[in-house]
Amino acid sequence: MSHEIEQKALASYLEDHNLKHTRQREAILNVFLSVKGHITGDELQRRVRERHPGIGYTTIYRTMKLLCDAGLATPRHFDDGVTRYEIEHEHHDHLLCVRCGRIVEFECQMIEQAQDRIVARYGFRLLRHRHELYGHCADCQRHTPDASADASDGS
Amino acid sequence: MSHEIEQKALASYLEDHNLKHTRQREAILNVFLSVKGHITGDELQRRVRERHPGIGYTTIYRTMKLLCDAGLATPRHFDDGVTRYEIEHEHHDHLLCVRCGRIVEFECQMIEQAQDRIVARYGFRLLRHRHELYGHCADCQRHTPDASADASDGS
DNA sequence: ATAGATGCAAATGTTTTGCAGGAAA
DNA sequence: TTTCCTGCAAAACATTTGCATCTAT
Repeated sequence: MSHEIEQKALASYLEDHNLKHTRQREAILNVFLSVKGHITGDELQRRVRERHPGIGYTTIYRTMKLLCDAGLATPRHFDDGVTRYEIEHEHHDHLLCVRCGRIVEFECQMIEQAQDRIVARYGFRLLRHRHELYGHCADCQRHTPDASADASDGS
Repeated sequence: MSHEIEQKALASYLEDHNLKHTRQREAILNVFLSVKGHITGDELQRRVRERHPGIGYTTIYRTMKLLCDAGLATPRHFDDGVTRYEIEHEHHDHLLCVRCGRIVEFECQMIEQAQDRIVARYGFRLLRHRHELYGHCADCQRHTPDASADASDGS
């Protein structure tokens, strides 16, 4: 488990910033690290509450902001307007199934290069980008191969 | 002005769907069509009110949904959580300046092809995508070449 | 002891909905 | 005159903030 590394990273971040090590922060970090994919503030608080009732949204959100600042988490904003947090790791983009919610990460050097050319063409300096592909995953195509209308989010 | 075309498209859409042609809808469509780029519901209502006081957010939002359904407008969700509407036209993606808010449209066949390959690799069926590049435009680099920290909130 | 953290309630900002009155067909 | 629209107020949501209280250090 490389979770220990992250635990330590948080500890030193807290120390460096004169922040306190609390029961709540530890609980939230543990749940967050145990999640492999992406998790919303809402679901995070539900899971944290299983073992630590009483921890409210406020603390969840404040702590996640802390983890993001510490470089341990990255916030992601997909098409549904809910912030999801993922463990910070190498740059990548996402492929999302609009039926089951599955999220797959991908990375493509060719696209990155194409982006650089586009940015250069318009004289921009690129800071970040977001690239999301929305569709139906293989499983969902199998289960209901004939899609009628996906209510999710137009376009 | 090809606006006439759009006026007619709306008229026949309304007719086909048993919807009524009202003063408000006309006013909103006119302002919307007069905007070249992307506009938020908020700004749209401010502009509509200049000539038609009394029109509220409710009608703006309801009408924009109508225009989207009619295929005349497309809703866009960028990084700041505010819906922007643009006149529906050929597929394209966006390059956004996080300092001044400028929005440039781009289109890249090579990226589209790369996307298709990625989607195929994971067995997905692609429905739509969003690809946004955030950075500083040439003008903003010139005015304040040394960027310190740009809050993610680039309205 | 004291800076910093917590949790509740209330506020935020954007978009939507319930409802009663108003206008197009 | 019936059906569809409108505007207001209030609700919905996800997230944030004010504030009094509590707790690591």
